[in-house]
Amino acid sequence: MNLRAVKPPHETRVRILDAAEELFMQRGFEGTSMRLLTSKAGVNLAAVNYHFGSKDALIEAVFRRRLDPMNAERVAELERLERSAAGAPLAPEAIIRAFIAPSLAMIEDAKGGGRSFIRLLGRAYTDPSKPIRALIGTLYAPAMKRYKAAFERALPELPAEELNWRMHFMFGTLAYTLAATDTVQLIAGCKPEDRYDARLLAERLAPFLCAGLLAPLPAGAGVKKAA
Amino acid sequence: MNLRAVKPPHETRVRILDAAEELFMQRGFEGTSMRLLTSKAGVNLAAVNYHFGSKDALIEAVFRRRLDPMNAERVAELERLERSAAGAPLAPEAIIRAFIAPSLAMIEDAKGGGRSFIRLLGRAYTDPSKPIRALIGTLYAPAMKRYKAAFERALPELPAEELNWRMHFMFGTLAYTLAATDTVQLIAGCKPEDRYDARLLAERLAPFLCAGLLAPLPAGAGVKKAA
DNA sequence: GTATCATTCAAACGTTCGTTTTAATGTCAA
DNA sequence: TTGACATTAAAACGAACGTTTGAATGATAC
Repeated sequence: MNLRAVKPPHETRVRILDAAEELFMQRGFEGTSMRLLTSKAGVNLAAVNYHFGSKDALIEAVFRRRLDPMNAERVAELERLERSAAGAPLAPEAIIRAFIAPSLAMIEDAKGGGRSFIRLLGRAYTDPSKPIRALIGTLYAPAMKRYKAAFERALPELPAEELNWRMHFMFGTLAYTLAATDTVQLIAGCKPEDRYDARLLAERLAPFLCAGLLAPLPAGAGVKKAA
Repeated sequence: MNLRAVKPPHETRVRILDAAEELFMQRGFEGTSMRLLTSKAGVNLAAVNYHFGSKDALIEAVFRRRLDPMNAERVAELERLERSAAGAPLAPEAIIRAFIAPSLAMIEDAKGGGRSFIRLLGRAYTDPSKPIRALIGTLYAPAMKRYKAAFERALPELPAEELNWRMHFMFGTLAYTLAATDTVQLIAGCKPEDRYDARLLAERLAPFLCAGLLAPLPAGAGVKKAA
């Protein structure tokens, strides 16, 4: 039988994923050597190639482990809202909050690696490596499709192209804000904001994003060419 | 005399900076080897260490070359606006447009390396390397101070802490939008947006950012605790 | 022409990289 | 106990890394 590995399920795998998550955040993918990684994880150097095949495959596993459940939760929450609404279009702010909630929940998981992962994820959209950007795109695609449809229903008068851009802006704001949690001080004097609160951050982000989404249409843009 | 280098002023330096700018964008800092870089620049392998001292110093030079003039232009434009206003506070949207204009102008410089630099810059705020983030912060600090003061004058009723966050959000949206110019298609179907126009992008960004900046205050946040 | 200096060049420095190999270890079925 | 199998371990692989060296090059000042 080959279902023997149920005893120590995949402890080595988990140790590697945890260490990789934190080190990738702190030092980037190329800045994290297999020797440092396996040393931090307390496993043998060859363990990564044995369990994952290669460093690149490990990177992909790190993203999949957290991002798949996170996006599943996003979709589930959206469906919950739509069921409650019973056919009526949702309020834009409700959609926005459903989308950002899982990110912020993961940030509050400071003890687990959630915080590290969120920052890592925020960087991934603009990573130099095209395969990594493509991976992120693939993992986000299903949830993005659902949310785009929800926004279209909530804002039928907004031109499709304009909605694309505004979702892009919103997505970017969220990604950057979560990735650059220590960059606020570049704007504020120099205080690193005493132990910032994810719930409070959501309360600040949601109105900002919602106002942007509902902003007046730009002058010359859009499908309909008005004087 | 040591002012001999005026003939071929610093052609090798410029060649290196241009190649570095493009390669750092395409492959990241650690993903760009000195051999590849000097090969693309058409100079000797030792030239980088001779002219800049080290790879890290080259990275800093790449940022300084473009970012210093860019931020100087931002400050100059803001001062121009303030002189025109003759003491009256500026319109928030005018401040926003003054800030984002140099970025978008540089994007339109597609033939020069401006486009590459902008994307590189958009990634730098969230770079894993703390020295790089610190460098960016230092280079931005003077302009950021001026713009923060301008926003405070334009929006005296907005709590200071709230302004910090909203500037952070706006800054993040701009940085991400410029860095992830190929990520829009993750949201839209799959069309890479036919040759996107910087001016049009500004027309879309400005209303979005302005609406976010002027959004209603969040419920529980802020200095003044209103029911 | 000769000395001076900045710059370029080819070659090598020692180190670290991701990965592979081969042997040891431990665990379960029979 | 024995054989099969998944996992771990130590050591080595060749390649690529950033940097340094010391000699050639070429232009300027005298």
